[in-house]
Amino acid sequence: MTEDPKAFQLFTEIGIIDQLAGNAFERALPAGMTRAQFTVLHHLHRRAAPSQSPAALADAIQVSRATMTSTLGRLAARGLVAIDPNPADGRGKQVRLTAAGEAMRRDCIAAVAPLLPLAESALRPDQLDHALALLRALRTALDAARD
Amino acid sequence: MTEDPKAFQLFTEIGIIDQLAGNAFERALPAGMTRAQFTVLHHLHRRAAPSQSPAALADAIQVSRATMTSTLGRLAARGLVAIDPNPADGRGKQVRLTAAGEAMRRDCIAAVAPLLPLAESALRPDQLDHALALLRALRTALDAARD
DNA sequence: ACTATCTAGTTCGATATCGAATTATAGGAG
DNA sequence: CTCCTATAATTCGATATCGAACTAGATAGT
Repeated sequence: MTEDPKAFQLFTEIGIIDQLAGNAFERALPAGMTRAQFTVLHHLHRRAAPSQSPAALADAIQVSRATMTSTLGRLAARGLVAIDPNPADGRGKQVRLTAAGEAMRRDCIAAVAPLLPLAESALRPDQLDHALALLRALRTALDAARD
Repeated sequence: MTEDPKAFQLFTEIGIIDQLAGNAFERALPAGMTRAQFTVLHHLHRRAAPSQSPAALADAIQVSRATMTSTLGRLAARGLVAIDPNPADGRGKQVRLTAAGEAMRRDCIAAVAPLLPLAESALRPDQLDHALALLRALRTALDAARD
């Protein structure tokens, strides 16, 4: 029984962790909220610019534009984001957080906060830093290789 | 602009890497094959037992039984696995790889092999080992915490 | 100006995924 | 033997996700 290559094992572990953590994350979120939707709210909040195009959001969050269209539609239907036409470009749109969206983002953060100590108890602070640095390097390389 | 907690950043990186790597993986796979389907073939191949129950597969791969039912249905429709009733338990089933499934698994491995050097060039061998050890510890902790 | 090309966003069909509800069988308590 | 509970698998409805095809507006080249 030949061992899988290290890189293969690495991606396998990453996939499993993402699935486990993602599930725990979504179960903790307020009713009806999903990880994808939270990620959009969080990204809009962190950005300095008050609004962004769907394309810019899709690029930043690493999903296809088709996926972003779908997620934004749901967020807009709940009034968590507002989507306006871009006055400077007839094709474009502008997405911004509403007050309800800001509040929802805060609620999500609060709901999820109790989960973080779980990861922090699994890794010492220095290990956490180290893992973060290694993963960032890996992510950067993968991102650059994505033609 | 307050920084996100380290653990939060860690899971964010893991999510992005999983998405990037998963997309590259699926694009490299033979037509019609998906990561989920490959994972099932690969797991059946690695196991000593010639067949396993859908429930055992779902547990091992960390997906719900509903998801496993769906994926197995597609694999069976293509003749890549065979699903028989469990003679010892009227409720249960037994899943095993067919010859076509074995061949498909080999084809997938070959198709995906060229991607591995990409990750190996992003991290030195010792870094790869270290990352793997840290992630395994994290996964084990998350797995244990999943009530 | 005109056309060719590029870009923004959407729509469509397929797969993966979950939780909840359902069906059928197994096992244990009386 | 009967009933109650536990387990195996499926079905259902919802969301996420992709690539491909499409519409509409923008840009560049001649």
